[in-house]
Amino acid sequence: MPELPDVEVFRRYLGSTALHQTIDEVGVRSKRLLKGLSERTLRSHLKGRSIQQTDRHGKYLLAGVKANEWLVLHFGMTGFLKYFKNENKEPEYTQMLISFKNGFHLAYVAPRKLGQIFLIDSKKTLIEEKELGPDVLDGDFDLQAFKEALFRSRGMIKSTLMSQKIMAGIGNIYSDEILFQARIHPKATVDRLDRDQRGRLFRALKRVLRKAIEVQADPQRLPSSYLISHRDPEERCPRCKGKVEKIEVSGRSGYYCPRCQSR
DNA sequence: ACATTGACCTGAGAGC
DNA sequence: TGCTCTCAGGTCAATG
Repeated sequence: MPELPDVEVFRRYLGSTALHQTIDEVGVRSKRLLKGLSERTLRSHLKGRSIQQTDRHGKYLLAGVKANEWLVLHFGMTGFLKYFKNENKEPEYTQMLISFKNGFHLAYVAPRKLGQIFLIDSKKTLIEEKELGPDVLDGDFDLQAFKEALFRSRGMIKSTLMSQKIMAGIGNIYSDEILFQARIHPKATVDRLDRDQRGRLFRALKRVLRKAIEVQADPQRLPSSYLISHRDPEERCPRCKGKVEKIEVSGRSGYYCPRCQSR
């Protein structure tokens, strides 16, 4: 679930719910998710404060609690946020619970515990420490920047799109969609892509991610012309009606249309 | 230095 | 029904 569009939806959700609410208590269920800090440290840094602003870089969500102090949330494969009032409405698999003075709670939910929670002084530091590439929806990430990002990569295009060090935000699902719309084979070698293909890829990337955010990252609300709802070998390509194929690329499973995305 | 693979967790769904 | 097996959108460390 949580690729860039999902995390952006979480960010907006946070901004329309918990923003400016005074934090009363913080509880951590799974210490495994805390990176480089204890529950006690986290609590002492959050208690009495409030989330004053939100930000995002790639798949990382930032919640600013004071000058030079941000709570960073990463959602792994299964994480999400839930803001609720009634105590007995606490979601199953809640790993961290922030309770506010107004009686509401913010649950960080992650059934698979693959996420990360930590504190950082700035977005810049986060980018440096995680060695993240540019956020793909940042205004500065234009065609020129995209081409520069591709320049030092010689692997397969699907892996390159998913590399957070090369560019931040794209995961397995959306990489398939972007490649489908650009009509490029997932295993195509980056250094063999011509100028036209790179242009198509860049435009598809921006278009797909913006559209996904527009529909609240709900796959069911994406156009039926998208591959996303046809990710199954039993499904047919929405464009040519040919069979969708499943392949393995760098250990991840990918779906594509062999006819529309020839090598 | 780079690309790829396995490990990390645990639930859901498929197959028997 | 219940058991076992495989797979899952994430990153990270180890390997080639």
